[in-house]
Amino acid sequence: METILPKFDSVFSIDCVIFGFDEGELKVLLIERNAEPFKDWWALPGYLVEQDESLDTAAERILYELTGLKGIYMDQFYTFGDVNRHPQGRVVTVGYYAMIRLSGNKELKPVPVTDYARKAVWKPIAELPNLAFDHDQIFGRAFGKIRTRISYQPIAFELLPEKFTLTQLQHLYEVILNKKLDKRNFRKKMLNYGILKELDEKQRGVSYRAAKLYKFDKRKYARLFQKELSFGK
Amino acid sequence: METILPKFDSVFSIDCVIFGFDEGELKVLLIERNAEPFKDWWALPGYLVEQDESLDTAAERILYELTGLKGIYMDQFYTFGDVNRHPQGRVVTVGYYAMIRLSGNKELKPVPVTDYARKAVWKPIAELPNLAFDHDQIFGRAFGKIRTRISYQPIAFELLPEKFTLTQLQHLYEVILNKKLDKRNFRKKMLNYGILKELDEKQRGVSYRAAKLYKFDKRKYARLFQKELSFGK
DNA sequence: ATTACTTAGTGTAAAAAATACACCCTATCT
DNA sequence: AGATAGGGTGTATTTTTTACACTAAGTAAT
Repeated sequence: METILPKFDSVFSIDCVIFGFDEGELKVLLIERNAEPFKDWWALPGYLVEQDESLDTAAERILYELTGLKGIYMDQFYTFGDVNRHPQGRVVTVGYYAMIRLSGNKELKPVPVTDYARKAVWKPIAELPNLAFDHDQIFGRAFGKIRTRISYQPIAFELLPEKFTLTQLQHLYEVILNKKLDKRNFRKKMLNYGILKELDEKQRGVSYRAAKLYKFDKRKYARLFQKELSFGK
Repeated sequence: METILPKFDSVFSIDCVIFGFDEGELKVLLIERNAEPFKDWWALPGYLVEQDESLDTAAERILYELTGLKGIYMDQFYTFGDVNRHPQGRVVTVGYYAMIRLSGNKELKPVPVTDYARKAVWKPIAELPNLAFDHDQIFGRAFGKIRTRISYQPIAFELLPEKFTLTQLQHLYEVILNKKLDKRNFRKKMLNYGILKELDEKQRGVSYRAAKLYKFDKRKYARLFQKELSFGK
């Protein structure tokens, strides 16, 4: 007996939620759609997966084509499969997210393989417009994910420039966690993690006392992942 | 301009990783396949999603049809989309998991809608056979998920009978975390969570001093979710 | 009834981590 | 020289985590 796979009109897609941090604001990368449905709406960068590419590969390709961002490693966070989430048929979409350094990546150059999107833009999450399809929901889940994750893994570095000050780092935490933190306790804890390398360099171009710059120590960071519930011994 | 969705021969499926705890062992629910490919192999309960059902609905239905377990709430944990994961074509599968009370659910009665599976069986994870497709990988990721999750959320109750002793609870933690825990510290911590209700009842049928039974207090539990990273103030 | 056996149940001291809290320092600008 | 703005620092208290070992209670066998 041999089972043959049915041929459904099913299709799957990827949607990417890319977070960036710039000018003290947390931003997300959106495209302006140039195709129906939802023509002219803002949407998360996303497109259909090809037959011969894995989800991870597709995510990287799609992000590149729509925004020009190259080689961005993304994590899958959830798959959205409501029957009517796409008005033209059944489309199950796999959500991916990444937090990236925005400096140097400010220039977005979509590869014009299609006229599917008009442009890609960084939008502050504080002023997020309504998004196409169920993208509000997808964004919300991704944001929840990074908020939870930053609470037990020091992952905020991914969003900062290579060299950053402790105050910048703290601001970022405050934006994501949406609350004020105590400066001394924050510094104590961060430095205690032992994943910051103090540099011999200072901030430049500020009109007040320049702060020390730090860099994030990848090797030590790798060891730190995941605290486990402990009951002693 | 109107985009029309292409008709690919793409298909998606659900695979379920259902954990149970019985006789001191952590078990997972498997089916014995009765169809090609991988006929006669053990596999996770899983099947194709219909055109007109959401992923969550499909998961519940498929689990029911293959194992007889009804109304099990499952969480989605990852979507597997390697190009060649299914020998007959492109099948992207969405992984769901649940931890359930095994008592009373011991009787598995697959609904014989297909001859796709021969039977469903609880297998101790210590003696897991090689599974069909990439189900080893799917299982592994689900197991990692519950292990991580139990480390910061007291979710182990879902696996225990309604009334349980602290020693049973500790054994379960030890099995999932794969390490010995200290009895006094474990009890102190668990009772401190304030989500256990001590009953006026004792264990029965044991040939030694009977332990007190506890019940898990749902209301208090709901408040406990997610600790946040704190920097004071 | 005594004894042997098995698991239940309990407390404390030490160390580590988290918290609350406020002032002086230093570079820049005028 | 003075004003401004953010940089940078310490300590005492509380809470949490950890290490560690014996007695109590019930059952079963004689």
